[in-house]
Amino acid sequence: MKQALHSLVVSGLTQLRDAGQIAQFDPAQIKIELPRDKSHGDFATNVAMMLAKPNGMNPRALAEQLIAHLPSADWLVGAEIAGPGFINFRVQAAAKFAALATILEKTADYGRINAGEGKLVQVEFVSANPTGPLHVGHGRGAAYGSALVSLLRHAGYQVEAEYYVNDAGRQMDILTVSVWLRYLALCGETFTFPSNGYQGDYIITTARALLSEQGEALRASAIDVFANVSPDQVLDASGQVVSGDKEAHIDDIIINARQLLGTERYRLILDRVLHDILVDIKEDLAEFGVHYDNWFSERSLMDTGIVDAALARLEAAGKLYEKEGAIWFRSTDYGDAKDRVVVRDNGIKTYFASDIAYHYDKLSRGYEKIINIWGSDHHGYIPRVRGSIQAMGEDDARLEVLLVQFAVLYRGAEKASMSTRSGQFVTLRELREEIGTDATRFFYVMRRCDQHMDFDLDLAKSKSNENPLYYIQYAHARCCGVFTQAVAKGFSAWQSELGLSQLALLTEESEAELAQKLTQLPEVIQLAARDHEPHQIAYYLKELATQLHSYYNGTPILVADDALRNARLTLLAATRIVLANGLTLLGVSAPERM
RNA sequence: GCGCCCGUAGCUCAGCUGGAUAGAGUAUCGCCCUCCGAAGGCGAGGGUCGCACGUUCGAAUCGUGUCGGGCGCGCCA
Repeated sequence: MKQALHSLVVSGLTQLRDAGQIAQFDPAQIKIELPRDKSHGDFATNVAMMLAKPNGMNPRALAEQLIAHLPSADWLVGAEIAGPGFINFRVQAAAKFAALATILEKTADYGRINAGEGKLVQVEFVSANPTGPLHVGHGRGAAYGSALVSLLRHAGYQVEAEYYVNDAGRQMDILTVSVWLRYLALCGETFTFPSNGYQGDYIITTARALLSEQGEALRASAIDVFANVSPDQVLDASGQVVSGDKEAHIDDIIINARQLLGTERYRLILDRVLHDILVDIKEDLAEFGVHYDNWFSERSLMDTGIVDAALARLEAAGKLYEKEGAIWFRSTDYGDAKDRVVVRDNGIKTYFASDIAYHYDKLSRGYEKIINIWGSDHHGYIPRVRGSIQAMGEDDARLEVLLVQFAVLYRGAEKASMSTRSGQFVTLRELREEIGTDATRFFYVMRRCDQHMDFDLDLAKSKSNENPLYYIQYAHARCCGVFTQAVAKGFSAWQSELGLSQLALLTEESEAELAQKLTQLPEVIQLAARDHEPHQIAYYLKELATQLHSYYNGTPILVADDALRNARLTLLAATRIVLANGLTLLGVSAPERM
């Protein structure tokens, strides 16, 4: 409908242009919008005001000319000038119901569009370090990322969802040592657990598994483990460091662990804990309705030499140099605040080196666009990554980085801690189990991702009617309920053909509005996909649910008249489809009963 | 100090890339179940869009400054 109007306006303007009344114009700039005020008609455009100035014309006069040259269409009932130069359009009532047949026919596919034209896009999201279970902070990225993936798929893109597994580096060593120390404690060794070790129960679980599988084959004496280890930090009551250094402390333990265990046994522990955590993360995400096409290992980048290849490209471009024993990337050439180390003075490559290689690899895989969804705390990281892409001779416009702001958690009025190290964080699993997957996903995706967000756990947990999700799901359940009610009341089951043939009986204003709202889904999906904003879907569903509830409350559906009853049921059937499609898109269920 | 994000109703948030009288939920206050699900509907009150300039026919939206909040500025990942 909107597109039809758009082409009418374009052809009207084209005539004016050919008659020499106005200059050339860009059809893409012409917008047909929905007036806020119903008295302004069904659609409106502001082209007359847009084009008035460049053509030296009065907006209202231009509008008048345009209306005079508008091709006629049987569904267009009127076009009037209003205000400073808006043109308001009125559309025939029957035209508003035209989409119902399409909706019923396409069902789950209604809303799918081809804006993406099958272009290959990759979305990387969550990618939390495999050092422990996902916490609620990751939940937002997971909900947002997977909603974006399905949104883009509905919009006609071919999308691959990827999780980058940081299974290399010092954190893996700390993880390994943490497990080993717990294992040693289970063997009967006595010592103080390092303050910088991972303290969660999952560490002990893996340690216990190792003990039962390996017996004491991995045992060493605490005296050897802590030999020549620099002292751990000591804190005073206010949390200030009195003495010691927790980083140096654990690094020394790592050195001893490698020596005492040897490469093979050390690797055995590392692989074991990594495996356990990844299994947990995958299961957690799957239960959250989040699915990936690829799990990409950082370690594999090193093993296959991609890191070296990427660094060689930077070297060839003359963007690497040596200073103070380390090798630096000249990222300041690309707007970064300072140059960055890629190889430390101890010869170990930094995380950034892996990441350069990772992006290099992703770009070489042929995606039209790669989208990274990062926590907002990583924003300072963007310039150096873009810089590395440019330095390697690639187009950094192919990379898009979307930042997800943190959700600040509250329990009532109190902030909830999210620290992974403290062992007191709220896990995503805990959140899901308490408030359910549907509510969790909907709450996260309801807000723009670049917006700070307050997540009140108590509120989300309470199954009160304050939860907007229930409002939408209830609308869907209501739509479903009427059909079983119809039969229970002794009416014949819904006949879609009869209903579709009798849509002219739907003369209520709320019926026309509801039908028109249904036709907006494809457009909402297109805009939401273009802007990467799933929350637009949530808002649309909310509005649709409002209209449904209002209609349902004020108009009896199950009337005795077969024709009218079936027409109304047809409208509800279409509404049910649209609600279900929207909810599915967000990863939320559409229950038939609640 | 520098950089990024953000200040819209008591609270939580939208505002379709500059348009008509700034919206929704919640909270508060009135109504509506002999009727298809009241997890619902109808109505009322509530705003100097942080503040100040500027850009133009027109600004919550764009620019500059300023105040306030969040985050980032490692040879960590």
